[in-house]
Amino acid sequence: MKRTSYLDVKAVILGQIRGGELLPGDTVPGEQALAGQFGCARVTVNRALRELAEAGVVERRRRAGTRVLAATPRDAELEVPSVRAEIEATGAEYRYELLSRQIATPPGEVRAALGLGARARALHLRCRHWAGSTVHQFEERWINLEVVPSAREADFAVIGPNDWLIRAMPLSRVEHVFSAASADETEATLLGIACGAAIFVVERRTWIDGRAITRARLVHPGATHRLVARTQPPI
Amino acid sequence: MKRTSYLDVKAVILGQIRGGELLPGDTVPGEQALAGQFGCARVTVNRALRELAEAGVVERRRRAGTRVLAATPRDAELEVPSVRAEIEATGAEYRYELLSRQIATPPGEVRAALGLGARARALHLRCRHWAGSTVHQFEERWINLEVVPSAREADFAVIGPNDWLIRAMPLSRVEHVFSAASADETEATLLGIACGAAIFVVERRTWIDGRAITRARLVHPGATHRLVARTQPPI
DNA sequence: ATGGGTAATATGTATGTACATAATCCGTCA
DNA sequence: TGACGGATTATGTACATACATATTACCCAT
Repeated sequence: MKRTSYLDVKAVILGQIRGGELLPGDTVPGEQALAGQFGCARVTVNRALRELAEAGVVERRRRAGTRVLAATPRDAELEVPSVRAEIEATGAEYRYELLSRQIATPPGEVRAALGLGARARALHLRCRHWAGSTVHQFEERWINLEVVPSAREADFAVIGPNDWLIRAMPLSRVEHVFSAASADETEATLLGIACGAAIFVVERRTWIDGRAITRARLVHPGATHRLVARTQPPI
Repeated sequence: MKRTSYLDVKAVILGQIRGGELLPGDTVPGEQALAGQFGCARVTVNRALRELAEAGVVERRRRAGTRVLAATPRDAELEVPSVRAEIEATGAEYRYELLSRQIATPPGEVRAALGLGARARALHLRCRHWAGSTVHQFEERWINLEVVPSAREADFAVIGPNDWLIRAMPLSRVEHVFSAASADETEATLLGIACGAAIFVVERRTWIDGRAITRARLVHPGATHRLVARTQPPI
C-alpha cells in the first residue's frame, strides 16, 4: 500500500484548478478535510498547499482558509548571467577593457540611487566588454566606497567590476531596469555603432543588508542583444 | 523557553555563509549534527536547509550532504503585468483597439514557433493599447486554433487577446524575449513615433501542457517603456 | 446599533518516530 | 587491477500529536 505523497495532493488540487472545478475565488477544502479525503496526515496536505501558495496558485490565511487566486500572469524567472558567461556561451572570445577609473563626486541622480550625501565621493568606472571583435557592452558604474571600501584597492584592469563584486559581496539583492533608447554620440563611438541606433540599456542596482553597493548602466547594441525570461511550471 | 524555529536555523546558516565562515564548496554539517547543536528536531533543520536549497544558496544530495554553492548571480524575478494593469497603475486611461482580425497561414517563423504544419492556418490579430492619448503598445499576435479553437468565437473587439487568453488558459508557461530595435515605417506610424526611433520589443510565447498556444510580438516606444526585475532576498 | 471582548477555527510549526531512497564507501571476487 | 555488489549513511518524506498564532464570528454590554 503506497502512501499518498504531498506531490499527489498538489497535483490533484492543481488539476482541479486547471480543469475549472476550482475557480478563482473558490475556497479549497480545509487541511483537515483534505487529509480525510486523501487518507493522509494533515501535515502532508499542509506541505502541498504551502507549495501551491509559494507558487502563487492559491492564497492562504489563517482562520480564513485557502482560496484559489485569479490566474494573474505569474512572475517570470530572468536569468541574469555574468557578461563573461553570456559571451562565452556564444562561442565568442571574451575580452574586458577598463577605459577609466577615478574617485569623484557622482551626479545627483547617482547619489540618490546610492543613498549618498551631497559631498560624498564614490568610485567611478567605465569599461567595455568585447565579444570577439565587436563591443558587447559598455559599462558605466559607480561603487559606494562607504559600503565597499576594499574596492579602492581592487585592480579593475584585470577583473571586471561585476565579477569582482560578486566575489566580494555574495548574496546581495539586485534590481534591473530594462529599456530601449537611441545611442548618443559617446555611446555610439564606444559601441562602434551609428549615432542614433537602437541600444538596449540595463540599469542595475545592488544592495546588501539594505545598503546600496553599486549602480551600473550597461549599454548594448540593440541589434544583437536579447534577454530571455521564463515562467516556471507550478508543479 | 522558546523553541528554535526553522527560521532561526536558516538565519544562522545564512549568516555563516555571508560572514565567510562557510565558503562556497564547504560542506554544511549534517542534519543530525545541526539538530544537536540547535537543540531541535532533525525535521526542523531539514526544512531550513531545504528552503536554502530552494533559494539556490546551498546544494543538497543524498548521502553526499549539503554544500555551499558558489555565489552565482541568482535568478531575478520579473513581474510581467498585463498591459491594462501596467497602464492603469500609472494613472493613465487604458484603451484597447483592435486593428485587424483574420484567419490566415502564418509566416514560416511563426509556424515554427507554434509547431504548425506548412498549410496550417491560425488566427492573426493586430491591435493597439493606449495610455491616455499615446500608444503604449502595438501588438501583433498569432493564436494556434488547434489548441484554442474557442478563440475563433471570442470577440477581440471587446477584450484584448492577452486578457482573453489568461482567462481561457490559466497556468500556462510563458517565455519572453526582450530586445531593442529601430521602428520601421509601419511600426512608427502605428506607435506615433518617428521612423527609426528606438522601440522596446517583447516577443512572448505561451504553452500549455507543452503545446504552443500563441506567439505575440509587442512593440513599445523606447522612450517611455521600462521593465523591472528584482532578485528575492534569500531569507 | 455599536463597540469591544471572547470563543472558535484554520493555518503554522515543532517533535519523535519510522521508513524510503539515493549515493557513496568498501570489501570481495574475477 | 578493476568490476561488481552489498553495507552504510545523509537526505527525503510520512505520520500522530501538540501547541502557537492570526482572524473571524459571535455574543454581550452599553
